[in-house]
Amino acid sequence: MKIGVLAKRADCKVVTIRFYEKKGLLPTPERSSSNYREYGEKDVERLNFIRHCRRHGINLQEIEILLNLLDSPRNACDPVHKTLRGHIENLESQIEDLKALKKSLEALLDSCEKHSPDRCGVLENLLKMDECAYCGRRARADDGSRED
Amino acid sequence: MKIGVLAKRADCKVVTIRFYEKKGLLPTPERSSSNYREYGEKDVERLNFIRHCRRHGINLQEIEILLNLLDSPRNACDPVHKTLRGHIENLESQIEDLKALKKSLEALLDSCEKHSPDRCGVLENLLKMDECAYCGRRARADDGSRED
DNA sequence: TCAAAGCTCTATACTTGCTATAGAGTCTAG
DNA sequence: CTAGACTCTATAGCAAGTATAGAGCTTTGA
Repeated sequence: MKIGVLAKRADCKVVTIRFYEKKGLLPTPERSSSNYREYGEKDVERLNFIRHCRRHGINLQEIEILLNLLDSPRNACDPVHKTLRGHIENLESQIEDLKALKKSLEALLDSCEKHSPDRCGVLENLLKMDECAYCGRRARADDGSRED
Repeated sequence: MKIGVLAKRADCKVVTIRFYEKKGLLPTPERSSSNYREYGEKDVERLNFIRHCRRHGINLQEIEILLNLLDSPRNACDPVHKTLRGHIENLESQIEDLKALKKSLEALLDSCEKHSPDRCGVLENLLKMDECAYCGRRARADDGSRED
């Protein structure tokens, strides 16, 4: 099949396929007499794997590792599970952070309601970083060293 | 003050300051006789504003708009609040999405436990996109048109 | 049969929000 | 006086693609 068909079947853009090829995630395919890329079912599978991983927030570098595991004759569970568990932990902290962020933005909006109507308190408060619980949280989170 | 001092006071890298200047978010500063950038308290405030916004996930384009509002003599609440409310809504859907994603990854891990121990079921399942609730969710979310 | 529309090719540049590097000049402390 | 710290500009790089130009190939309908 040609690249456009593959793209449709894996719900992905044509340029993205070429991009993955250049990155080494997809093998360089056969070419037709007119120099068009020719793909088979294996490619659909592999591309679906990549897209599936991407949708789950796994980055290309890790996908490459997973693909290598997939390619190896006897694929071990351990490294795969470790990767996934790492992602889950990541997600947990991302969720917590977004919740805190949301809270902070809501507080920011609230703070304005208490202000005069024609002078936006939100802007005022955005000038004062030191009073922001969220920024404090972030500062504590990466606790410490700042250099240039 | 020189750029390094400003960087420390706004908890930001020197290169980032120059980057913001080039982007037009910070005014082009005075220069010393040796061509060093010279900053004042106003710049600390402005840079803190930018950093504060960035930490809250507001992008540079929107920060520019907010800065313009801040610069205008009588800053209106409406556009600022609208921007912020938009961000909060965004965050809500991001949080929901991450939660679903987490669930999906956990299910993926679980699915393997039920498999044989030396053949990783996670990889198998990553090949089969069509069975994935999370991918289905995403497909429904952007409901429809796919072109190239 | 032929032309237009649609697909494919390569190569390059752009996106966001920075970060890193090279190679130069300047400033400060011992 | 010199070593180290700071600053300057300009350019290139990161993720993960997206967009564009300009060319060639193929399919479809009149």
